[in-house]
Amino acid sequence: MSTTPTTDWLRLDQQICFSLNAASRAFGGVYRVVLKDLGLTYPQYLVMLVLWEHGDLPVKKLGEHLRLDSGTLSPLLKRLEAAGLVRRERSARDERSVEVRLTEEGTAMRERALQVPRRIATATGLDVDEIRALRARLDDLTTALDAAVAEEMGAGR
Amino acid sequence: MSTTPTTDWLRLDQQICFSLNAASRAFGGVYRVVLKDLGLTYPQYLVMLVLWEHGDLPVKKLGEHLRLDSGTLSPLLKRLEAAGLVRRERSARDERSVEVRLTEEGTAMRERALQVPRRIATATGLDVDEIRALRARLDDLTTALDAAVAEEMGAGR
DNA sequence: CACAATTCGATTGCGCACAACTAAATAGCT
DNA sequence: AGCTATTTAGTTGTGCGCAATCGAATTGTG
Repeated sequence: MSTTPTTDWLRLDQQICFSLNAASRAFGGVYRVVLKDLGLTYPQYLVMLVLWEHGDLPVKKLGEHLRLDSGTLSPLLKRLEAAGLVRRERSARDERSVEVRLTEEGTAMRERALQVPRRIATATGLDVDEIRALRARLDDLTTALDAAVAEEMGAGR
Repeated sequence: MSTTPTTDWLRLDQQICFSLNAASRAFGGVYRVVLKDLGLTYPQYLVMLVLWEHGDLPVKKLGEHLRLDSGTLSPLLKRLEAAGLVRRERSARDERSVEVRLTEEGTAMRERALQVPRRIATATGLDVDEIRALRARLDDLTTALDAAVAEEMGAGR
């Protein structure tokens, strides 16, 4: 099927990474439109989802749920605080920790956010089972990629 | 299967977008390790791939291949130029256009880049057919998402 | 108790992505 | 020719993602 294997490899490579990247950015575009009413960006929306589901959390726990570190979360949370959706309070029993708490306004926003998932799901053009299947594949891929990075780190190269 | 449909929707929604986002960032981590030897970031690597495949191109064409605009490409290309991999020259017959040309060094880098795709493919833990299938799903998803954004823009939600 | 190691968050710096705008050149129309 | 609209890069500003570093607090150990 190929007379120039090196070129084929380069092109195949591009297609995997590029497709994923493109899909991710296309999703970003949809969320940008859908979340405009709420005044949230997509990562901010993810933070709100976690808080709505799990209640108040320290920054560390929030980061574990979202796979994000403080370098990303600190400024993001300040913007959410400036928007009046969240308060940040140092924990009393561990002064290193900062508790992120929903304000009344932040809690109230959940009602308005309930319409978001349907609109996103519609935009994907996929049904529930297809979404589930795709999600499973992507999670497996993420696991494999993370493991590969961990190996490279440990084994040098 | 669910007694609280709204909550289920929120969680399903989170899982789709989040899984995609996580996979994209996990890919970034792998590329960061693999491209370290070449001194390229992942988007810079994509630009080099396009140039290796299509030869010299104006910024506009480059952006069409990569779905990126000048706001992203201009500084990126300046960094590639500073690294000596690329030259930017205003077109003689259309002064608005800037041709991006590979330098000898940039052309030579292709040889070293040939090892990258194999290492990435290995990291995914997928075989060629699985990669192809996943790519097709992601491309379909991107198409659907782009169409949805276009509709929202046109129909005003 | 004293000291070292760890944890947690914030900050800084760099690069990407995108929107909005500017400037320059070209194309098209009258 | 003259005027307008379009095309093409570039610039600015905002926000995310990540690495590296710092300071403060806590924990572990002798």
